[in-house]
Amino acid sequence: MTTEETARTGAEPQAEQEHDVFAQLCPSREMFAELADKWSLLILMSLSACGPQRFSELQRGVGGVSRKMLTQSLRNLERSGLVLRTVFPETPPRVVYDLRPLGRELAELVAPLGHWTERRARQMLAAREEFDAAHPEGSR
Amino acid sequence: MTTEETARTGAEPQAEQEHDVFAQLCPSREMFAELADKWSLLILMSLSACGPQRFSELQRGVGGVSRKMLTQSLRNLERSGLVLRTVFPETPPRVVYDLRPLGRELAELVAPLGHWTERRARQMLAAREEFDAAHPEGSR
DNA sequence: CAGCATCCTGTCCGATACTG
DNA sequence: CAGTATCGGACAGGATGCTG
Repeated sequence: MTTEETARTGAEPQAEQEHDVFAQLCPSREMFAELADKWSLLILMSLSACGPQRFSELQRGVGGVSRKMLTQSLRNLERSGLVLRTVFPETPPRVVYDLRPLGRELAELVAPLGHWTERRARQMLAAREEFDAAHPEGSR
Repeated sequence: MTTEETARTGAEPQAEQEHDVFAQLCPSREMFAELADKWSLLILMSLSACGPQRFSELQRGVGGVSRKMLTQSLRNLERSGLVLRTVFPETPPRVVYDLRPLGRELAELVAPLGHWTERRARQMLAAREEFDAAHPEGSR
């Protein structure tokens, strides 16, 4: 029996506060909800694929991200111990972001997800067209 | 050179429309943005871990999801060919959701992400407290 | 350059009521 | 049971201007 099944079936009454992403109020769910978003995952993937990067490099790397969301997401990742922020006291200032061991672990799980999406995008788009054709609109 | 590096450096001028999740307007980015959300990932994980499930089972399984978001996310997954929706014409009606091969592929990449989060949640929470302690509030 | 503060718009998403 | 429809508040997130 897997972890989630144990937790979800409640088969372990004395379970000493197991972490369960499926449980609404579990801390791990909170963490999952924060990581499972577009920008955070793309940032992790970018740092993993291209190594340490400056703020502006990241913004160019992750297409379409605004300074605001980039700052916000980076701050979250830094706060959770996934990303290291290093300031070089120069003028103009230079700030470099890099993965910490925890973040590198996660990034290595996330990268395959990105590659999979790139490989299967065409197939999913085809499925969509087929679906949309079969469900003109106001059906169901 | 990896796919994303090729695409992002523009080193392949004649690149025949490679898919790149980092590119804002690439179809694969659109797909990625749709999949990379809390509810979709949790649904995939639930279907992967517990097998085919009815609507209400899924709602109980994925803690905190509303009928609306569950319907919406399931519809997206179905539309993209990841999930199969089967209606049994009974009374009361019974609808079962299951992974299609495409969805099963993805789910197997997503599951480790969930498990990792459960394993590392405590560590990330600790990092947060430390961060918050070091940055009382209006610093920086 | 690397942000923060502000404003503003779109959308997310829950609550509620209704249908087959 | 498994949805759909509608409303409304909260918040995500882009644009802009300013600072160290």
